[in-house]
Amino acid sequence: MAKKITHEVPSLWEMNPIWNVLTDSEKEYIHQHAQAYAYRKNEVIHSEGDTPTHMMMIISGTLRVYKGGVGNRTAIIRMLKPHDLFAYRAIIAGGTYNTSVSCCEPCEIYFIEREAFMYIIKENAQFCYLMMVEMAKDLGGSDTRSVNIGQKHIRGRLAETLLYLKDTYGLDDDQATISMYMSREDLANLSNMTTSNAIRTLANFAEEEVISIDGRKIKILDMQRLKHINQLG
Amino acid sequence: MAKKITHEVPSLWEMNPIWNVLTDSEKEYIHQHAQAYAYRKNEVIHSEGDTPTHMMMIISGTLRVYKGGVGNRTAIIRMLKPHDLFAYRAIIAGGTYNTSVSCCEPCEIYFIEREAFMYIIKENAQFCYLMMVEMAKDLGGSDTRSVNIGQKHIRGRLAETLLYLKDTYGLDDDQATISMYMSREDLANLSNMTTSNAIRTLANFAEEEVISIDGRKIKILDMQRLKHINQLG
DNA sequence: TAATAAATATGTTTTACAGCATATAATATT
DNA sequence: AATATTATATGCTGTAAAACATATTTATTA
Repeated sequence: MAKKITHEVPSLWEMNPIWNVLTDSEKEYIHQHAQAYAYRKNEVIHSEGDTPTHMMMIISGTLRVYKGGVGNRTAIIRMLKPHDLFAYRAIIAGGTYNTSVSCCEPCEIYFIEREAFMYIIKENAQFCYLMMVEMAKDLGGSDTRSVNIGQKHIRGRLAETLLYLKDTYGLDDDQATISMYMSREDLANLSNMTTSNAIRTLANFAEEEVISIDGRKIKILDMQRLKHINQLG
Repeated sequence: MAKKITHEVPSLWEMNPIWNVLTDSEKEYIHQHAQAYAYRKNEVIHSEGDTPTHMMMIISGTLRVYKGGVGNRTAIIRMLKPHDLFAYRAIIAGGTYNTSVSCCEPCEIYFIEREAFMYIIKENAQFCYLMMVEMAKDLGGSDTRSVNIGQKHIRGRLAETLLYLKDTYGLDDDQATISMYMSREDLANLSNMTTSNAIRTLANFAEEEVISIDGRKIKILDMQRLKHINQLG
């Protein structure tokens, strides 16, 4: 299981500016009700159906937000990166989580107690507003995603995933390699296809010199064409 | 184009309780910056890419929220019913609408000026919170939807649409007929399939006596089995 | 009420992709 | 280092669903 982190960790507001709209006493209050935990690779932070007890912020590491689908399939809904907030939607909407979250690599996570979070939301209008903006952006992304998944063909879906990863995690120093090295299985689950087809299609892209592959490192060679494939297969 | 409604219309707070958290002077303020319009069947209220100038509330009628997809396809994201709020996500998130909205039937719509809405959001923490709850619910639904669209087969997707329509619009007095009579094309666009397949699959359901069909009226005969199809095809 | 258009219905063909099998390469474990 | 395990790669087969074609019925409009 996750281990409490006892050593010093950066404060919430040093990592994500959203906390800066809190007053000093609110900051102190949140700090009193927050605790950092360390997770190992592939550990599950929370599962679909769990009752939310904390909202969370990533100190370090990358996470997948996913849903178990039909049969043994897993659909990755979105990916998270350091300093992202998560696990708050279910708290706001009421009810249980309808997604699961697990670690792609060793992660450190801040747990903020549900009640403390709710107290601040209701107390600080500016914070409430900023959280709403977060959610509005997520909602826009989710709507777009459902259309893409339903209508695009395999090549378009995979191209979109690569562009999404580039936008989310950025590029390495070479300005071409996507700064996120995922397994083919994760790429498949993020693109709504089988692992075989993710491997095959990735190989095709490499053959066409749209990308080049070095193990899990994917370098974008022809951004123009990748965007074209994203839009028209 | 839409016509201004000059006759008396129910006030916002008579139609949706969310407005009741406003103070009297806030209510007065919103009222001063709201105007009702009448739309004809199939008229478009706003399109993908438009800059939002108003948030809106439905006085009467039903609407489809959709996105133009690949080729000539249209994906209906969700359906709206009287007293629903819409067109606020893009205002909150910033940027343009990423969905379009059109009328399934003649509709009356309240337009609330963008700036007035933003003023109230920032002024009234309780209202801000309730709007956030709305969005949190939408987001949960959208995430679930994208998984279903990607993984369920045709029968499961259509069954889900029928259950969604039942939950959204309720049943007629017979406690069986879905109180929303949509075209096969709309049903198809809501279920991510071609019109032909919506017609065919609907006919299959009727043959299996899960539903019965009378033109656009769909009566649920075997709820148990419909839910079963929804989950396992 | 006829003429036209749109919606519904159903059959046939084609194809994208899942499902499965098997091979090889890369990691992890003993 | 040897073995087991997991990830990657690629070929083959079957099938769900799109694409297309063409009736037929129901709405619209003249």
